[in-house]
Amino acid sequence: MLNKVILIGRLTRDPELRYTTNGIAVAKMTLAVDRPQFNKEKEKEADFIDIVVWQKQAETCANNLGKGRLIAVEGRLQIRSYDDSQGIRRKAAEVVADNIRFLDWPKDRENQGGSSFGGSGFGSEISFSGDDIPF
Amino acid sequence: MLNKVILIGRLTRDPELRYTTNGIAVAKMTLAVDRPQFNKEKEKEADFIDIVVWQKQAETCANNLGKGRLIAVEGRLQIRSYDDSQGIRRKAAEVVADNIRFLDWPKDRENQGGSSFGGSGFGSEISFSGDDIPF
Amino acid sequence: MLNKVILIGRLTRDPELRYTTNGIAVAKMTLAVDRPQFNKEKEKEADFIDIVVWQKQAETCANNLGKGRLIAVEGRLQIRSYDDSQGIRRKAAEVVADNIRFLDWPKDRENQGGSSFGGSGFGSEISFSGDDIPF
Amino acid sequence: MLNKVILIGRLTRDPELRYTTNGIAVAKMTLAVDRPQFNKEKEKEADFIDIVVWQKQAETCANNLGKGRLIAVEGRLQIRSYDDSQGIRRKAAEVVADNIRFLDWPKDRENQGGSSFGGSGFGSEISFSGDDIPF
DNA sequence: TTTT
DNA sequence: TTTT
Repeated sequence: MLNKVILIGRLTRDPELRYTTNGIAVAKMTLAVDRPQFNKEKEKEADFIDIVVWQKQAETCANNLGKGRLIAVEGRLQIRSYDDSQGIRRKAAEVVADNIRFLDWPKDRENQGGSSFGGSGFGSEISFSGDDIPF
Repeated sequence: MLNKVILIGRLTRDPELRYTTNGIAVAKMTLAVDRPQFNKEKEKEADFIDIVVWQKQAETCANNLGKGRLIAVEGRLQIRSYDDSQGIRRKAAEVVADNIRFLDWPKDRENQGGSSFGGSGFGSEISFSGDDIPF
Repeated sequence: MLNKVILIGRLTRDPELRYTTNGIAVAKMTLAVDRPQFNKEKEKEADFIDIVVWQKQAETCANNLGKGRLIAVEGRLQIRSYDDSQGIRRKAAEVVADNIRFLDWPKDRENQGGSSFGGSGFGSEISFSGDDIPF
Repeated sequence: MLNKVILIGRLTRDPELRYTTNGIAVAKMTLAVDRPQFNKEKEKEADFIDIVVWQKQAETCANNLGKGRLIAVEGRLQIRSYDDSQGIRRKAAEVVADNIRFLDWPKDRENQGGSSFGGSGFGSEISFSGDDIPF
């Protein structure tokens, strides 16, 4: 009914791009999201969350993102059941991304004048100008 | 870059449906969202939040919702500036809804077997089956 | 850094209440969240998402919720690794709830005058009156 | 009942710190959140959203943030009515922040090894270790 | 293993 | 101006 996830974190590895048998692009990434820290003595903890992106966004991510990059992800939490290669039944949790925002620059473009962001125009949303609402 | 609003509340009035000069449907509603209450002596407070919905969803809301109905809204916060009829510059804040879920039944269908929800299939999202991810 | 999950769905079973060795209440529930449906021929699908609630909220849920109830959950997605009873390494995904809202009445209180909601005052949030902001 | 806002954007000005008559710190900021752009010819548009932060976070923001900084804000949308200095009734919309994350470095600390983030440990949340859930 |  |  409503299933909304919003994450900000860093990629633990480069995106992995594949294609379905129908030729649809799909990328998988893992995001490290630091947990809020309460006692500073404890070692830093993070949740490592699998992200799945489809179509054009998958290719944009594969082409522009890499390990260590800071991103924001908006999507939905999906739980899948499957049997692994040893025949053991497993559950997989992943966030299927609707929207990804790039929140920093790649390392080698570092000194370009302040941190910034990328990623816009993803998706195929329809929009309306709020300026001529007839009320 | 990211602008996400999620609300659950009750309509303070029936939706108001209009059409732009281009024939696009747009509905306006006001949602009462109770604030968390901390001291019980204080009178109950709420935020009255204007909601704007476009296209097919506007008509679905106008046809199915009324004052007092409980809904969930997902959208983005939009701030507009305009001059009112007296020429005074004003700012309007409204949530432009991407998705609306109906969380209860209309009053006259009340005894139908437990509260439920309505509203599905809104929007024109594209989806993929997570079952054949090629990883 | 940011890890936010918002869900609306129905409980697939009664909440399961336990206590840690330190006497802290913790409840586990499973939420069925219907996926948006695109082709109506396909059988209805849902994600079955494990929810964990702590402390007073755990007891409130155990005392007031049951199988089939409609709730809204706000929390964070947590990924844990553990070895199961056969020594197989597994990952568990669960949403640790900060806030739970009851969106319908229990079945046996059904005809009380319109669907409604419950659940308020959970948590120990601190609030301020926005009415005397000194600007 | 549920009122959740999540924003990522840049400050249009330095935070403005004040104190209530009771000595409670409160900071006001304005966030520019770019709207998704659909036709590239149109000039870039943004929503300028007022943010209110209380207590320790207010001081942390005032001490560490400035115009142009990229932040993530989590909070609730609050609508207030008031009379302005000319006696005109106005409505104000602002996001009351629960949590603020700093997503880039200040300009003068720019070349420190890649964009990063700050802001952690805000608020007075209570947490539990998910590692000894008694299930 | 699953809710309406 | 306001919902339960």
